[in-house]
Amino acid sequence: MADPQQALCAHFDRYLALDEAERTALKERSRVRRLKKRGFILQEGEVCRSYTYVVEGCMRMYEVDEKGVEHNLQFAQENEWIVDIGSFHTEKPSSLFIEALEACVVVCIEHADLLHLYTQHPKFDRNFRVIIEDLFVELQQRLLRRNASNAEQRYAHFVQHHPGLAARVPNVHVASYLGVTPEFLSRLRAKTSKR
Amino acid sequence: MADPQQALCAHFDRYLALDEAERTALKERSRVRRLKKRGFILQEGEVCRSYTYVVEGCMRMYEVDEKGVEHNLQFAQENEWIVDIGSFHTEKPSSLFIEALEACVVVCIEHADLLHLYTQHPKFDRNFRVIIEDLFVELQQRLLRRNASNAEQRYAHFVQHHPGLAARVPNVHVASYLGVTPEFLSRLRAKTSKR
DNA sequence: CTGAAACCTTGATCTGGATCAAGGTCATTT
DNA sequence: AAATGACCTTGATCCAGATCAAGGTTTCAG
Repeated sequence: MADPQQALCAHFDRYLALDEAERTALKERSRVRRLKKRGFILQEGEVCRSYTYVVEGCMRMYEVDEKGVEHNLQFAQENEWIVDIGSFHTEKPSSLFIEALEACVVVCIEHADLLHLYTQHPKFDRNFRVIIEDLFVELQQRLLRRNASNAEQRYAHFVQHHPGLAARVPNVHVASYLGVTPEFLSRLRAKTSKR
Repeated sequence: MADPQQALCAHFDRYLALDEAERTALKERSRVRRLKKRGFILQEGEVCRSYTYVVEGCMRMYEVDEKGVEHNLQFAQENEWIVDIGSFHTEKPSSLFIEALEACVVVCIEHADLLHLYTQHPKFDRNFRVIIEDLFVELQQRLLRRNASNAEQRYAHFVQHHPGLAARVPNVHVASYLGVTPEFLSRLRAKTSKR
């Protein structure tokens, strides 16, 4: 398998491409980790120490409410980021969990390292700005959909726009991501599959 | 009333403070606009041409679904930004409306001008990155709350965290922002006020 | 191989919030 | 000062989706 850090460089190249110095800095300031299925890189009460880039595998970020019910906020597959940005920047305890849904290979950048990259190589400011803007737009649309569409429409949208995830992730997690119970999602699936 | 562009400079100074050259550039590349109540700066089908910073007044951004129902995505009061980032960057038609809820004074930065600021003065990359990160965190928490809390809890949270808005904005709009009908919000208010 | 845990489904029932309908109070316009 | 439209409330009814309960299948650690 190719070099995970190389994959990360390639990811940035899709924005404003990195030069040699920036690549080197990025490799020095990041670290490859291998996670096994059901491994956590963040648990409630801990500070989220790193921006995590998924090179291989699939992860989820979720919150557990006072009744003990999990609420999936985000999935991350190959070439996607996962991090509790709030906790990362304030260095305060997170209320979220980040868990590997499969064995994963990820690249992590810790707080001090990212600050270093930002100040030494302003291109990272630029690239992360653009990356987060895109994520922001996506999130806005999810919130709009949550308010403007019913469960059936939201599920249909999910399957259409994330067929990979729909096939890869247990339906319990999809249900939680969409904001419905697993039972109700099961009924929706039964209904739509017989068409 | 003070210079609106000065207010915008002061806003940036709360992040990485601007130097003289950056202030000058910002003033050259932005434009003050006055809007009257119910004036639009964006309508469905148009491209969102500018990042808008509210100096005085209050605005909302919303979508209209196929049944004609409005869904408020965001409010912006004094010292807050409002923009359809997706449409702004892609320069494709927006599906959103941005409307003044009161007479407003705003400062606008158009696409070409913002690009200019980004490339000539990288500090804007940095500052907007941080601004959007903060907005992103807020939005994530709204989505989590939407899925994890009921209408009563969401309304209580809104009143507690945005007392200004709750007093300023008609309840119809608050209801839509929270994802409930105005009728139901009215009942919630009746219930909680008699405690 | 075996047992426990994770996952999916289906049925019966319940409920938070939507929908429909009507009337009442303000502001703003004419 | 009347009239229009925006806003809020309250009642009656309905329904999308939750909850509770049970059984069945797959997965995987020991």
